[in-house]
Amino acid sequence: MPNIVRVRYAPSPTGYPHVGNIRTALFNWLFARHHGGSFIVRIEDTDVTRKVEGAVEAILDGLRWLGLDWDEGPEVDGKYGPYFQSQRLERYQEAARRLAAQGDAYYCYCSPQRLEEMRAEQARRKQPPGYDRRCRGLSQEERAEKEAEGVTPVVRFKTPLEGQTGCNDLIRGEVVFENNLIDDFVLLKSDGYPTYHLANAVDDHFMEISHVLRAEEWLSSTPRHLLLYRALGFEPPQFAHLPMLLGTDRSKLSKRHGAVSITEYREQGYLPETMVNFLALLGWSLDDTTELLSRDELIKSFSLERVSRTAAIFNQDKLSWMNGVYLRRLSAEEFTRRCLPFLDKGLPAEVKRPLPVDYIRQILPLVQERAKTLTEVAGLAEFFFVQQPDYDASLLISKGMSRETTIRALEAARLKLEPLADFDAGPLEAVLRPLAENLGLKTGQLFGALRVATTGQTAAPPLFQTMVVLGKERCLSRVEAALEKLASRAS
RNA sequence: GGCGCAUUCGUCUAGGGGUUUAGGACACCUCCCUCUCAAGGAGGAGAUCACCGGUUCGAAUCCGGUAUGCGCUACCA
Repeated sequence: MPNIVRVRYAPSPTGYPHVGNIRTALFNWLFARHHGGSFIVRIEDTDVTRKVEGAVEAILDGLRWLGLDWDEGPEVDGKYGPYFQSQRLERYQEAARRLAAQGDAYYCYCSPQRLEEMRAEQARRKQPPGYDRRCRGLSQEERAEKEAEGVTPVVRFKTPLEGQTGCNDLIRGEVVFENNLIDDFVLLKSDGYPTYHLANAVDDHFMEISHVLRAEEWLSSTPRHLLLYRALGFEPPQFAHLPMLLGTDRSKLSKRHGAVSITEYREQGYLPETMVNFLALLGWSLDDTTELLSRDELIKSFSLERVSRTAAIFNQDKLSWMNGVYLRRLSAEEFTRRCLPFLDKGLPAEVKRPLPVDYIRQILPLVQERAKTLTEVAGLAEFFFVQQPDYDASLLISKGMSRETTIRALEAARLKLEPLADFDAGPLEAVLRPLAENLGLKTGQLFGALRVATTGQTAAPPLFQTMVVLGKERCLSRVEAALEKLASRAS
């Protein structure tokens, strides 16, 4: 590797940060950090018509959330700025002018309508589409004529008619393209903005980018870029085309596949450390067994040699599993801190705010190992907060029991609980376990009835600990309520 | 249509000529633990390494072809 590694993440603010896109950012960031180089963010806002309000902020928020800090770019600047292409127009225009002057580019006056007709005709004749180079050989007089008509031209690259252009991709090896298959692509649009091709070559050169790591969809246009570098007299960077991320049906990841924006994953309660780890494993691996890697381990072991060439499908199930792992690894304090905003948002409105933090600190350890996302926590813990959980009385009657035996069991339990001075897990178990035997019930039957009575659910955290957190008063009143439900129920 | 890239369990992947009866992870199934649910532990099932040829003593691994998938083929990135 060259001594100085400078890589860039160059998103276009035409939408929200897609996970595939973010994965590209991650790989660039890991590559930079691994080599002690610079990670640069450059906003490619050259398409005025597709610009989406707030997209830049969303992209930067996504990066910040994942901890992908940039050395140069929006908000931090740097000596190669500005980092918004819309603020660098003169450079592209100058390059286009130069190319035209030296005969590597030309002005094209074809109207969008003509181009459209041309393409339709090509399609009809089953000809490969592409600009027919009508303006390539325009004389000075013909140009003057068009200018006089008031037509604003675009600048097109004068692609060599023969020869080949090869790219030595760091991931895919040597890839060769025939120049005659590349049409005279547009460099500068009529609105004065550059196309991706021109802006990229110019910026990557002036920003001294050493490696371009981008998605595979760019592989086909790499020869254009190489040709441009050569015409401009620039030394091209090294290229590495990353495998794409696909949806479950193997098509390009889109809204149809559920969450695609990194923002949605944050809102759904996935941890940034999970996303970093998971995304790193989509197209890269350390070895045959390692699945869980910290940010530092990723930086330490990341290498292009271990990036795969095959497109990967985003596997939601595995993401959930991994998030569960990271959730369980959090300290109780940290877990609480991360849950708070989700509880505030997810708990019913009837629960008064601000939420009782000390009480929450007692609850969350019981929920921590049961949650796969932070959003689920509110649902798992809701019964701790409401006045009285709502449930169907039939849930109280567990397998092998009747309404009568259940009533008897709950009444017996209440009698045991009422005098209990030390309402703690040990004493509770010491009293309730023998009770089951006395009643001729299996522990599961008695505990099951009590669980539903106190939590309103058949599946919940361990009973005694739950009862302790709930407190004696509330447990007794809930058992009372359960008894009432059973009494009023016609069986 | 043309060009390019890719093709190992359902998914993410290891493996890059003999170490492979192709390893791990998620999901799935069984059992254990157990007051339920999780978590954890132990097992299981799951891949003729896309297909066809070739090279080789030997190929998932190298080469060619075919098929399939994806990408590009815009005054979008």
